[in-house]
Amino acid sequence: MSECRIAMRTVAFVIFDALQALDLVGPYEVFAKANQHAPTSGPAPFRYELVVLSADGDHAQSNSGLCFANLLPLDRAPSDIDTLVIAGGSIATLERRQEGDRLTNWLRDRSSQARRIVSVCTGAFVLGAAGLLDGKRATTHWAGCNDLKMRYPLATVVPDAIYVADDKVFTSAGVTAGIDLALALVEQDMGSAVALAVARDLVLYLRRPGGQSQFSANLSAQAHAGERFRDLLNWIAEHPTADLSNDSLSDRAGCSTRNFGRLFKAQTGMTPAVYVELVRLDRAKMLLETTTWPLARLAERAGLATVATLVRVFRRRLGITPEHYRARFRLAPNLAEDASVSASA
DNA sequence: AGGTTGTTCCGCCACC
DNA sequence: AAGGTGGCGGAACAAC
Repeated sequence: MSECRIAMRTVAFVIFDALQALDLVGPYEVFAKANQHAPTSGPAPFRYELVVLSADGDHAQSNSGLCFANLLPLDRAPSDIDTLVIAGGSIATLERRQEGDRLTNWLRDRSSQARRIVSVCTGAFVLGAAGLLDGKRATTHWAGCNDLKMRYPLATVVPDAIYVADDKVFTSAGVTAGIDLALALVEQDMGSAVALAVARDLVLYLRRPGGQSQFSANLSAQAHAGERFRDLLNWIAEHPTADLSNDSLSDRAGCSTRNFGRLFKAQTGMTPAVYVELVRLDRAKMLLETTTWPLARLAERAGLATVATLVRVFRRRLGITPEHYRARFRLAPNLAEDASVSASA
């Protein structure tokens, strides 16, 4: 009965001939699966409405031969797109055709209406062509980073990130990184518990081991942060065991404690303590996934000091205990062996 | 478990 | 005048 009143958020995928099929299917499955786990009550329950668009709406064939049919043509795209996802593929093929121009023109027109613009893999080149990366930080497939930088010099290319958020533009690295990004967006929209359930169903890791750019706390905070706080946010994410009290951080930021709290909230949408806690939670998750450390050491290395604090934070934010989380998400032992070496560095 | 202690956050006001 | 900034104090909460 109540289901018919639940709000919808449109996620529109844009594809083209010679697309990379996984760039579409991976994120698509993540959003679809999120619908199954979405809360039915709460502050503002909603579901994702998924549509797939192409220039003429006929069909599109992937660069590996898979064919996608019954697509929606661009001129019949819904007017209220929440999240616009541009899949990657063979950009050279796209640009040889008229399809490329139609797509970039459409993007230029419609992008301002969407809440989020997302690219997967070489989809970043399509955003670049539409001018959407100008002045933004962005990433793409590792093999394309130099090319992207040369063709769109106004963009700041981040070569070693799994995904990058800058205001409303989210770009991800090669192929399956799009799945990680989609999962992070679901986490942002529907919370950790839903993301956790989706990851479990799809047998994904909620957070990839290695690399600082993976942190979801960082993702949601940096999305709206100005230049002034970006370095500080990254520094915090890389130093969860440091003294991250308001006093210490305001020193580092070069302003008073009072003003620091005010500016931080204005820039990131959360208070300093909340951000610090999320960063430490992320680190703890990663350590649970990749090590067999006893919880006491793990808590300490995550900046949470004691097991009691670790457990409290997990219960509060995820609704499960650290051991429970580890049982679900720990990497296979032989993988964990390698990962724990880099994690302790 | 429950009290003590410390920290955070924010409204208020004053200063530049 | 007005907007950014800093200090104070109390309520709320976390840590122990």
